[in-house]
Amino acid sequence: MKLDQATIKDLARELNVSSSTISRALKDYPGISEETKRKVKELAAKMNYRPNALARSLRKSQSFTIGVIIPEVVHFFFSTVISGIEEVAFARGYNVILTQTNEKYIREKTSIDTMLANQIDGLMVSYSKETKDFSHFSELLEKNFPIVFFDRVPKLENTLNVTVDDYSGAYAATQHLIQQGYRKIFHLAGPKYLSISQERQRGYLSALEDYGIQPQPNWIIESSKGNENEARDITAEILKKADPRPDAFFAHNDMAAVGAMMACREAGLKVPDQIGIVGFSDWQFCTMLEPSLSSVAQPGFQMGVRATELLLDLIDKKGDMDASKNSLVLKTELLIRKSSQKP
Amino acid sequence: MKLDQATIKDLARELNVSSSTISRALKDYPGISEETKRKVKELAAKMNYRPNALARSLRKSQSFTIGVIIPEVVHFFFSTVISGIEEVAFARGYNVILTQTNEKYIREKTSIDTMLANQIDGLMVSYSKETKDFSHFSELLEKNFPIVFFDRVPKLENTLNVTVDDYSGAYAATQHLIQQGYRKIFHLAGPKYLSISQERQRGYLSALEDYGIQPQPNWIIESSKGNENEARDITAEILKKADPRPDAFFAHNDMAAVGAMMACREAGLKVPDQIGIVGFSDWQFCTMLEPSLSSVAQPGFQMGVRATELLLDLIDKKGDMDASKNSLVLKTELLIRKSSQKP
DNA sequence: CCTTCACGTGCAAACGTTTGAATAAGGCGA
DNA sequence: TCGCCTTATTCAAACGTTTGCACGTGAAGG
Repeated sequence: MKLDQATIKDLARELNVSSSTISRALKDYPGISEETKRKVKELAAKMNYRPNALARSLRKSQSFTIGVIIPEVVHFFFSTVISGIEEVAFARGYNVILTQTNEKYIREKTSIDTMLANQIDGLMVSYSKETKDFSHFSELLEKNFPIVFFDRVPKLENTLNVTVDDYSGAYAATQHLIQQGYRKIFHLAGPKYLSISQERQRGYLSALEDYGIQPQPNWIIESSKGNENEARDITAEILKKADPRPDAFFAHNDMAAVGAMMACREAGLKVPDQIGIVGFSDWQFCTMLEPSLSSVAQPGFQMGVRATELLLDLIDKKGDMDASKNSLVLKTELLIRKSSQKP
Repeated sequence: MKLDQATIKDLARELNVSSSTISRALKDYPGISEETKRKVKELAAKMNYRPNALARSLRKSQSFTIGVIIPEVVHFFFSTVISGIEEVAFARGYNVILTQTNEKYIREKTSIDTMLANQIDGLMVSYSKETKDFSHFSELLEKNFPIVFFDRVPKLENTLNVTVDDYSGAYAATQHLIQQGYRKIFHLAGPKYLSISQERQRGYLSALEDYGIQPQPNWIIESSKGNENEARDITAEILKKADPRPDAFFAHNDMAAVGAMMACREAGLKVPDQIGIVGFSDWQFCTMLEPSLSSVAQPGFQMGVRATELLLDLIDKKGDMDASKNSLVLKTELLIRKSSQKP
């Protein structure tokens, strides 16, 4: 099972030169004759030489590896972000080591530890729902360790963040519902302590306010798991009890929107005629539903790309970057489909 | 940005002992006094010592890292598999380095190269649609390098594979359609050269044959991209031209099934009354559709788990395992929903 | 003929661990 | 008192690179 890879020493022995010469020849250092370079490269190819990245990293104390910490992989948005990360990392010669926290704080901490032990050059994080204490990040930040946060960003000073304009997206969604003539617009909110949930809720409230609609306290219900079953139950409950009844739902994510849609259908309510629904994230299935689901698209791939570019730049510069200047807020886009358009 | 981690040498200097003592004390080697061990561990904790995994790997020529090569991350099934992989790897102290090939052969090759350069201990692969030549794998296999293939497995001798029983799943799906009274069952097939596509098609044909149904050549149409738009176009075409007209579709994946469903709806055909549809993979959205989509569930998470267990066992044993004995075929399960049940 | 310089290469240390073998210090029996 | 065993520790090499510096050679310049 050992691969018995040829090493620089093997090449050196074969050609009767020193390891340094081999090393330099392979890297096209000046001061090595063309002749030697040619011979070395030929032999390297012939022996299928593959540099030992570990040794190189150890020597250079740079591993060309970045760590990515994500709540869960099986999630349309996050997997899209990963895809973007992977693209840029690959293109720039970096490896990606990935762990998912499954929304567990403890796992987030230990993952970071093993990643650091593996000498990652930088870290990209979207933290877990459980995480309330950010000291494991701030300790690193203090030492100027390169970290870029994406999507879910902590309330810490001077961090590099890549987020999506949740506020505007939510505002646009709510505004659209209002313009369609819906008035009693309920909000299926995300976990309170996540900044994204707060922003979405804020956008929702602003839109209502701007249009002179006074939301009742019971219009906002937390659907923290964000899956369709939870939302379905919650919605069913609302439809039974709430007075006045909602005539629209703005959900903090698409799964919740689908749950609401199901509950409405089961309650015999027509979407969009009697109830309007808008989700958030634009998961693949939005266009597959009947009626198709209006949703706020988040540029996940872009987020991965930009966040990685930011991180790699930060690593390359080996210096600080002005967080306030370099943090990014990506645009969201409301995609209006059938579920929110009154006939 | 350098983290300036304390090293064994730092601890040694501090305590006025040698590096070896520190190393052994930390690892609870016999032959180190309890007193010393205590002191070392205390200091290590105090100085926030974190062993340099790179150095360790270099020395031990084992990196506790495995490589995972996957066609694409943004894919329900594959992301589920990754999740399973990640769980097991994490639990057993292995890192996962991940790359997606985007179905490109060239990228598959270069990814393997950089992973090998990074001294991965083993490899898990689901190869790309483009890959026709498997020599990059067979070369490694010859040297007894640990590889486990999952889902898409190559036609090579003596490889460790974890697959899903595509044949039986397809058979069950087709049989179910027949039993529901559908007769002219078309098959939206996957890329010809993928073993999974072949198996699914084989199961489809077997079922037809067992029930004495003679498929016409035009009943099988390749929908190789496997996305809903392609399938929708293909299906629309079929509905217009095929004679006799299909009364059911068995699609090689759920996206294609959705495409078919859309095309049927647009052609004014009622599902399941006039047309039955069954997909494959049981993506999340199956239950969200109206009518809900019958599908063959594949245990993706299980696949990730079992494949990783197999690989890590193989690595630990540092020896061969009997591929024929250890390869796994996981059970599929037909989930019957509305799209295929005649009223 | 001696210095100077450029060129091509080699030496050796370093990165942070691990580990077989050597060493030192006690303790104990004869 | 000597030898021997045990116990705790150190030495030094190794893993495969990279890299500052030194070295040797031959040619050009004075």
